[in-house]
Amino acid sequence: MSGTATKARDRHQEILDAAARVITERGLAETRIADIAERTGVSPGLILYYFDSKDRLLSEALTYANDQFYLRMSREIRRIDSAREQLRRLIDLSVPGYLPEYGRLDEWALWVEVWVRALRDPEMAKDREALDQRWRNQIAEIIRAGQASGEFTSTVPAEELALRLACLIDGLAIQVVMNDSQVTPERMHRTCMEVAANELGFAL
Amino acid sequence: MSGTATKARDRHQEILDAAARVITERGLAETRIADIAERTGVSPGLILYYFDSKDRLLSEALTYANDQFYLRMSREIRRIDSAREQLRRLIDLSVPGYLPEYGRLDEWALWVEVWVRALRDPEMAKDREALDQRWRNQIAEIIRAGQASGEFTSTVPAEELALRLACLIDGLAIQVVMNDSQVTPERMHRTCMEVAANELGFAL
DNA sequence: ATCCGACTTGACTCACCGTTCAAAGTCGGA
DNA sequence: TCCGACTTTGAACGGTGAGTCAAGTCGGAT
Repeated sequence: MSGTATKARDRHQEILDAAARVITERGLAETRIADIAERTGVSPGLILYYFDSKDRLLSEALTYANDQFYLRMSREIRRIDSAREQLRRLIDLSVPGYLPEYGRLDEWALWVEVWVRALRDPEMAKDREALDQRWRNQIAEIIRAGQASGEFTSTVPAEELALRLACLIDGLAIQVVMNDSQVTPERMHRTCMEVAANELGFAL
Repeated sequence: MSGTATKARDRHQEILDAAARVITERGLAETRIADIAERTGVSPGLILYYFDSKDRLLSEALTYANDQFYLRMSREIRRIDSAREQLRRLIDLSVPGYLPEYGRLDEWALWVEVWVRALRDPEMAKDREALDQRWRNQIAEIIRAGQASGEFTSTVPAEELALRLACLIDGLAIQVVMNDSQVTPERMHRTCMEVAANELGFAL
């Protein structure tokens, strides 16, 4: 019984994982069930045994992948004391391709797919808002800590500062993930740090 | 001869227009040739008489629509003298749904579709970069003018300030177009103005 | 009036892919 | 060893929609 349940949960996750990778490579629109089956190493029929429909699978895969990303980042940041260093680390991790050790799994490419889908699918829209909320909260927490400790001198509400920073990161990350020749990972990083210093009130 | 050529160019544009509208409504993925034909008021066959393939048509439609948006904004801004007022107007026009007179044609929804496509289609990627370049230049021009006239006191290069502002606008517009409950059009507008004031150096 | 070329139609073809299903395999427990 | 439930397969089905094409329309030029 429990053995079966475990096995089933593994398959479930295995498929979500494969799906996320295929979507990253081929794009949501070009992702076929057959691709996901092949990547998982099973027959196409099995995919539909675990998921009611392609659509549900794709939606789940998108939120799953972004969830993973958030959790990884959250874990890393919790280990750091200084709010300033937490912020730096958050920016490091947000710049696509900035840290060589995190290969080009391009979470941001998945985000863009989430946006497109959320535009029409209410279910996805709800998930997206929750994900974004959590992300902005994470940033706001850091800022609040910095304000409390005196590391950041701005008296603007942390929640507002978090919105500014989160959206700047989004906008820049888009350019970077698109390979814009003017916006390299290094430049995005520098820009984020400078704006953060200006807005939060700390010296670089 | 010239009559024919004119007519043909009209049809071309008519189709692009219809395509842009259909894409805005249904999304790129759900847009069928039959939809565009219906919206144009012609038979499906005719669409492929004017465009080699659905893919080319959709790509053209996306850049065409964003081009239109840029031109309209550019025209409006050129009529204003003060750099500060130019900037305010640019922000007005950038916030989805902020000005009631511009109905919800949601250029930003099209931008997201452009991004997804540019991720894989090199042709689209080239167009996107050019479009973005021009947009950032537009902002940089305004900033340069304001720096020259003393309206803006920041000495950071205009090009860098333009990147910061452009990306902030992108990031916020995404939230707004997604109907994020925390990020209303009014809030986006306020945030843009405040960050602009901070970064460029002017009083609100 | 007739012809010619551009424009337009809509029915047809054809490939593709999500989904279904019957049959086969696997495995743990009685 | 056998039973039954869960898992897995891969072939078959069916809908969909892009792209083709042969035939028709129309207007202007000769």
